[in-house]
Amino acid sequence: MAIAAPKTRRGETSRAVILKAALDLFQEHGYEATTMRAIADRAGVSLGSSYHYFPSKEHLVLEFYRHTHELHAAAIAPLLSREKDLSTRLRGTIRAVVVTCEPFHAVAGSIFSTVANPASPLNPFGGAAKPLRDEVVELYAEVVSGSGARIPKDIAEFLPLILWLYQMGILYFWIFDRSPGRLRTLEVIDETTELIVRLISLANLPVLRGSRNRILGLIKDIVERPQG
Amino acid sequence: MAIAAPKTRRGETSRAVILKAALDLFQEHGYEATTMRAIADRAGVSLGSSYHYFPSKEHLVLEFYRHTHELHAAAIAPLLSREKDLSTRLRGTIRAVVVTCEPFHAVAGSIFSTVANPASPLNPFGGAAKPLRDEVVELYAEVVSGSGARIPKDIAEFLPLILWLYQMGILYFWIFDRSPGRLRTLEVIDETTELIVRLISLANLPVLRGSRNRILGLIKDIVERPQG
DNA sequence: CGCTCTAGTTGAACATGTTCAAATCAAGAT
DNA sequence: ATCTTGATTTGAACATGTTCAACTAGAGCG
Repeated sequence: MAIAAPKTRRGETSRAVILKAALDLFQEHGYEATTMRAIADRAGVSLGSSYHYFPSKEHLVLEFYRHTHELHAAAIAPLLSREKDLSTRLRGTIRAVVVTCEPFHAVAGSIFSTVANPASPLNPFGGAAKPLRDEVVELYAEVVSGSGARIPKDIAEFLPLILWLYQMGILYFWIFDRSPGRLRTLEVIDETTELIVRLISLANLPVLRGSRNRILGLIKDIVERPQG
Repeated sequence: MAIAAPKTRRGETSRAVILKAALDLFQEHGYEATTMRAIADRAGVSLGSSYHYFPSKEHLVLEFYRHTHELHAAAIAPLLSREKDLSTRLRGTIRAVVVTCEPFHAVAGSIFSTVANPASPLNPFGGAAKPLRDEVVELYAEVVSGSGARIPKDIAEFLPLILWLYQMGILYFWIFDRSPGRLRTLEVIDETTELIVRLISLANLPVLRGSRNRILGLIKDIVERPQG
């Protein structure tokens, strides 16, 4: 069950070559159309060997995620170090998500369902994918904290998590988007990022204080109690 | 590919007996643990016969949904005809969802992922499941319209769809809920339904007018353009 | 060199969703 | 009664994710 970490030079190359074959094939033919046998073939190893390093096909997707996450993080690094305006940082970050994922658009659909499955190791709410999720949330923490915006402390505490969730929503929309150049998704991103920043500033209004506290209390409760 | 509607008495009973076997087995052992062969066995027909009436295992789940939807609609009928307070109607309706689904809690997890899959016929955003989704949205339209609340027209137009989405969110939370008697979910329902009603009333504030229009415009755009 | 031990490798075997061509059935027409 | 036709039924065959017991490679050691 547990992922077998390679313990020799030979093992390392085997694992690497299997992973590369899988990533290439996922991109070429999509997740479902890529068979474990095809992966093993292209990697030049036997079917059994793939299972020695990756407990399941889903675990290979997990590495796929990590791969795109690293591309994404690298892509927005310049923006994050240069730009101070929260709205611009957020827009640039989310735009970069869909741009980075664009080569995998055809794959994304079949993958999303696996992610949503509570029983899957890919489920971000508490499987093998949790560490990666935490990294992404951390990235959004940086988007917020590196900006000049003064965010109330109670909001700032959960904002990164909410933005991660928001990103998932955008990705789900993007999966369905058939518009040329995926323009609709970009429009929705522009509109929603501005909206989010606006709502954050509105949250300071006295009339909204009550609802704000209730929403934050709810989130706090959901996040901090285990198993739910 | 298309669902073969039975054309004889004999065919009708076959279809019915297959469906009943499937529903029972899903409930007893969950979705994944139930094999098509087991369904055919219990129904007393051959494997091929099941595929004559249901193009895939997923299509059997679709019927499962319809089944619970009908239970749910029946369960809340008295409430909807008696109660006029929107908050109470909404709370009762959503509570009834999780109560109705409670016997299937163990199954629900494995099913949810299928629903989220854009390629699945179960995907409510435009597969075979769309008609059923429309029925559920219609039910929420009744929850709103039958209440004494005066909802602005622009909000009322999309509120049922939003409430359907909200119900999906609650169900996803419920799937993870391991608390005794699923009490946490009920708490979250009480809190969120009140919050929703409160936010609707707040939407009339002049300061929120701009954001309200933008949000509604966004929803309108997303809903009304095809493919996305 | 030969032994041992662990990591790595293999491919046959299994389970299960799905397909399909052939067989069977039932009812109406002749 | 026999034939025809379309619906229904069947089970073998296929594809593919996964498991596992046997086998190989190679390093460390005497």
